[in-house]
Amino acid sequence: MTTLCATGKHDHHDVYAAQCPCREVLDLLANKWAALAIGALEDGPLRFGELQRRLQGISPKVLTATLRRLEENGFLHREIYPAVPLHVEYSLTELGVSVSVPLSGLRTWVELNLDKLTA
Amino acid sequence: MTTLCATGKHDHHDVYAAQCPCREVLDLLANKWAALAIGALEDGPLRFGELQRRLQGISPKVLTATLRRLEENGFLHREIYPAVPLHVEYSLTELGVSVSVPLSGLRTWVELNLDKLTA
DNA sequence: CCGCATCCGAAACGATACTG
DNA sequence: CAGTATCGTTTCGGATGCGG
Repeated sequence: MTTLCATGKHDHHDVYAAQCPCREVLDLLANKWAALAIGALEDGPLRFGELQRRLQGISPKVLTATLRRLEENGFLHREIYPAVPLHVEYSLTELGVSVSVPLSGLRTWVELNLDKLTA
Repeated sequence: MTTLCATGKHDHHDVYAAQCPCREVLDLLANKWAALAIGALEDGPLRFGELQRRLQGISPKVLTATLRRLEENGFLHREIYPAVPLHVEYSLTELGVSVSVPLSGLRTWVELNLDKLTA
């Protein structure tokens, strides 16, 4: 098994390899707030405040950090409209739309199977 | 929209509701180590040490905590064989097999799309 | 060989108040 | 409106040592 993909020389990546960049990406996406944020943007662009209302319980600080990391990794786009009052819109990139599929699968699994859990 | 499912009176759950038990479950599953552990058990039961070798970089403490939470929530089963030396096997429950599907989707997405990431 | 206990530092989280 | 700054709390994670 060629699981060494740290140098980027292999085109076969492995999330189980500690040095693989996959890990960072998995860590970014396999995260409560990231999964919810991407899902919230599936139906179209949203503003900061709208996102905060949908992701009930998130603080502005954590929401900012979540959105920044997703933007830095190319999953969403941040568009600023310099009007008064200020207007900022977040939307999924092509990559974000792509990853929203498996994330949506996880979210819906939870909603559909919650009743089967004992705890 | 009836998003109040804290009392368990509704059969329609919503991961976006802060008070919904969904949140805890999503938090448990949308997690790097949980996703990797469940994936590692897809092909059959594994012992603690085998899991630790596959989930490269995980410490025994964190692995123990991960496995325990997954067990408490009914995603995997812990079988103890009181032999010498001690033998403990972890395996997916029916629920674990069920959730391994969307989790597998996320893992493979990362491996297949890593090359498209800028950072 | 399995896995729990403890300690400790680092990071994440959450609430609140405040600025461009 | 869209964040940032600050602070206190909580959790995460690695290292180590012990017990079954």
